[in-house]
Amino acid sequence: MHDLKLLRDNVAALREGMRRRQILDVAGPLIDRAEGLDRERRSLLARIEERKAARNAASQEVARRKKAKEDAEALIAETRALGDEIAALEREYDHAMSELERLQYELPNIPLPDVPDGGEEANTVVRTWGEPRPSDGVRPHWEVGAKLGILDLERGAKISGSGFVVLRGLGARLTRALMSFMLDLHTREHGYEEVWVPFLVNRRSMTGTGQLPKFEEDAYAATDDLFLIPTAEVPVTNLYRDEVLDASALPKAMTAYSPCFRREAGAHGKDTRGLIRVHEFDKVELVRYSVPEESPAQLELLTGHAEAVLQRLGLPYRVVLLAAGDTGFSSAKTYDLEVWAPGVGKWLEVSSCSTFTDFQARRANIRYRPGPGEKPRFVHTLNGSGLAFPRTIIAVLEHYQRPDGTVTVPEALRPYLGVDVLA
RNA sequence: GGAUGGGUGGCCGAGUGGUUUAAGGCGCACGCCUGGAAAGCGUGUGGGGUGUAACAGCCCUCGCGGGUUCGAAUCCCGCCCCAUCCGCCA
Repeated sequence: MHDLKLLRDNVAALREGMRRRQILDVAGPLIDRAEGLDRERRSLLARIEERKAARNAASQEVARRKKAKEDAEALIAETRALGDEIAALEREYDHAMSELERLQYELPNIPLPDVPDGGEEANTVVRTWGEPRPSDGVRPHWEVGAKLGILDLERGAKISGSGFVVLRGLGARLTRALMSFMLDLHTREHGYEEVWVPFLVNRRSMTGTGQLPKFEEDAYAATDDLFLIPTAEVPVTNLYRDEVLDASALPKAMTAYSPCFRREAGAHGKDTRGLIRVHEFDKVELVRYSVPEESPAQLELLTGHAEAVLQRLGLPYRVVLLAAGDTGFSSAKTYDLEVWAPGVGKWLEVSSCSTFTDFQARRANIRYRPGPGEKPRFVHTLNGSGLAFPRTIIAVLEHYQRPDGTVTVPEALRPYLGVDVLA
């Protein structure tokens, strides 16, 4: 969500941001409409407030006259008329404001200057780590997983449907190991506070981080107006919603495990095999709050924390800076971490590290006070996976695969898993 | 799920229709005083919007949303949250 003042002070920047996202054809008319509505709204507001001031003065005069036992009937009638006028104007105002708010929630964040122009094809690999293993002779994870008896896709589909998986034996234990390993790394070495949050959240939270209102069809809705979280970003970022933090609390760093539920509406037929794209998966998430001045550096830091997980696991990956047209709705800049999966022969996104500048903070009303006596400002929010489990498991099963179909357990996971080999 | 009691400014707390369109206190900031400090005294001290070159001014804000009224923290309706008790339950 953008500050309405942007419409008055720098609408060109907003327009340019939408052009860079390649949606100016759709967003341009929305911006024009919003500009008009904002003007209309402010002019109505001026008239309303003028009349309210008059009514307040008149009411006081009524009080004075009553106290003095003077006649106030004529004045009361006048004030009543003023009240009717105010009510009529307020109806107009509410009408304009609600449409303006709807438009506000429709417009995505403005990409940072160092985000490349263009669509997906303009995404830029900024660095690569490790040696991608050649695909020759490497079986895809679903074959290895089935053979090892740790992955049961058929029964996942039976009990829940396509896109739901059952892990068993060492596969189930691998999930538990990944959770502990990642949380330990981030809390002990990267300074994050571990939090455990609800996996059902209300509408306000989903709106705060930007999933709603625009992407409601992507979420699983429960009864009582609750939603299954698509990522721990939602509950964790919303932790300090409607609060003002002390400057000394920043930067704030929190990490949480959670399952993630995604309908993947519109993604059917893409990457349907195995663990690549599923409706429910597990993940450890990293969330940071920062002062605006430091958020670019904080994004680099957070991305490094996510990368550290892959490095500890010895999994080759690359860091991709997303182009403006491929950057998510709420994000101003995103690095995708893509792990190499030789079995399926693809780079798979295991983490998406983003800075949202004040876009989410404004929606969720998360502020901080720069100093004593100073006005609160919006924080900048950032987050990234650290990491998503299924694709990490894919990479482990494929990268560490042996000719006989067994899998070497990465050094870092052995203390958590208790075995050296998946066999 | 049922019952009862609550939700007021950073905190405590007064306030059942109009000099309370938020008293008083604490805390905090600044000033006076002091060799320095404490105490004391004085002044100031929420958030949002609109507006301005910047001030000022004005509007909104007493959990949230409606309603009654010339006027609502105060009256009415609905909802949310908290506490306690009962029931149920992992």
